[in-house]
Amino acid sequence: MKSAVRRTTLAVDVVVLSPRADALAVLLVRTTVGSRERWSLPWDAPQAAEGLEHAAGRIVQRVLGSEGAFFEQVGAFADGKRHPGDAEVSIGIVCLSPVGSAAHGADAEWFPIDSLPTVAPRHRAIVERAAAVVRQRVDQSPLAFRLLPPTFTLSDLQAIYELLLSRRLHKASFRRALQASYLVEPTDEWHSEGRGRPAQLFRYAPRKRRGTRRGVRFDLFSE
Amino acid sequence: MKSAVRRTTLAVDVVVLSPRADALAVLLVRTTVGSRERWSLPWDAPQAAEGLEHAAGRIVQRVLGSEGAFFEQVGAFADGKRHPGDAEVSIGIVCLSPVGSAAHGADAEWFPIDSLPTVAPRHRAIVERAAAVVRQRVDQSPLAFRLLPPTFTLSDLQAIYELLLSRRLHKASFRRALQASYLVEPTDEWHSEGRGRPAQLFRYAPRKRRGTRRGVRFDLFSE
DNA sequence: TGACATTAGTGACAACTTGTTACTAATTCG
DNA sequence: CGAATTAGTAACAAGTTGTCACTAATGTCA
Repeated sequence: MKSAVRRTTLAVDVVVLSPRADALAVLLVRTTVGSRERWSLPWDAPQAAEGLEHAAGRIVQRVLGSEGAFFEQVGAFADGKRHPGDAEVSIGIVCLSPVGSAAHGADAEWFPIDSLPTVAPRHRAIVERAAAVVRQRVDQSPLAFRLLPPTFTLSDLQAIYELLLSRRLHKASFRRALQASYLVEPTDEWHSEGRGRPAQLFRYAPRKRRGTRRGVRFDLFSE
Repeated sequence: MKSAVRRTTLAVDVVVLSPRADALAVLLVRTTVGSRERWSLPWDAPQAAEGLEHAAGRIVQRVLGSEGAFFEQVGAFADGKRHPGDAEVSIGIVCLSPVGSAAHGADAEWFPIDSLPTVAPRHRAIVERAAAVVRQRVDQSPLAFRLLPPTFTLSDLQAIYELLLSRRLHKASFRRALQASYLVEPTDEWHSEGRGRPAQLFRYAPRKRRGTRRGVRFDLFSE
C-alpha cells in the first residue's frame, strides 16, 4: 500500500451560474492566446492547505467582485484533454449567484448555458456536469432560494425552478407542494410590476416537517 | 487568469462496498506504522494521463483480485487532515462489488460500514460521502443489480435495497413499483432455499418506459 | 368610465400512486 | 398429517398530483 506519491498539476475550475434574461447563464473569461481570442471557465490552482471550496470562493470573488451564494463540487476531471492552464486534473465546482449579478471587469461575460462559445472540451464537460448536479439537487437543497433576493414572489420562485429544471410546472401544483413543504412564509409586503394583480412577497423560512419516508421509486430510464 | 500551476500530491482513495452477512461492508487494508497496526482505504496515486476511474479499477483489482462492478466519484477531499500517504488532495471513488466477493491477500479485510475500526479522519469522511452517494443514486442507477448475481429472487433484490437505504420496505409496494419500472424479467428457473415456497428467479432487463415527468418535490428536510 | 388584457391566487375533482391488510400458494420439518 | 416458513397477490384506503375553471386586483385604452 506504500506507493510513492507523484506530484500532479491541479486546477479548480468554477461554473458560476446565474439567471439572466429568462435563461441560465454561465460566466466565462476571455483568454487571449497569441492573437486568437478564447473563452474559458474561471480557474486557479488551489493554494497549499486551502480547501477546494475556499479556492472556488476566491476565484468567484475575483471575477464577480462579490461572494458566491452556494458552492458544490461536481467532480474531478482528468481526461487527457487540454486545459487552459495545462492542469492534469481539474476539480469542477458549481457556484450559484443571485439574479442581477454583474460581471466584474471587461474580461468576464455571461453566456446562456445552451449556447456557449467554443471552450476546452474539459470545460464543456464540467459545465454539463454542473447543470446535471444542479438539476438533481434542486429539490433536496435550498438552491433556488440562493438565486433570488431575500423576498420574492411565488411566480419568481416558480420561474427559477423552471429555469433550473428546464421544463414548465403547473402553478396550482407548484404552490400546493410548496405549501406542504413549509419552506417559505409570507411577508406583509406586495410587489406590483405594472400590469396585473400585485403579488405577495415571501421569504425563505424553512421549518421542521414530519419526515414521510417513501418507498423506492425506480426512477431509472435507461442504462 | 494565467496563474502558475502548483504541483500537488494527489491520491485516489477507493471505498469498495459489498453486502456481507446482512450488512453493507467496506474493504480496508492493514497498514503497519512502526509496531502499530492501522487500517485505511485502499489507495494509490493516479499515473500520468490515467483516468481517475481507471486508477480506481487498478486499485480494486489489486486488493480484490477481481474487477469492480460499478464505479462512481464521490468527491475531492482536501482538508488539512492527515492522509496515510500524505497526499494533499484525495479523490474519493466508490466501487460496488457483488455479494460473496472475497478479500484478496491477508492484508485486506471487510468491516460493516457502521462499525469501522479507527481510520484517518479524511477516510472516514470519504466513507460517509460514499454511503450518501450510493443511497442517493440507488433509484436512478441500476446500482442494486450490480451487487447481485445475474439471476436473483425478488426477496434478494429487496434485501439489497433495504441494505443500501438502511430501512425496511413493504413487500407488496416494492414489487408493484418494480413491476411498473420494467427493470426485470422473470426467468423460468426457481430457487429453493430449503424451507418455504421456492422463489422465481429474475434477471435485470431494463426496457423503455413512458417518461412520466413529475412536478417538484421539495424533499428538503433542513438547511 | 367601462370593457378587456394581464398577472395572482384558490377550490374542486379526477386520476393516479402508495401504504397496508389480509389473504392464497408451495415448500420443509417433525 | 398439521405447523412453520417463505413467496406472491388482490383489494381497498389513504394520500398525492394533474388539470380546469374560476375569482381577484391591477393597468390600458377606447
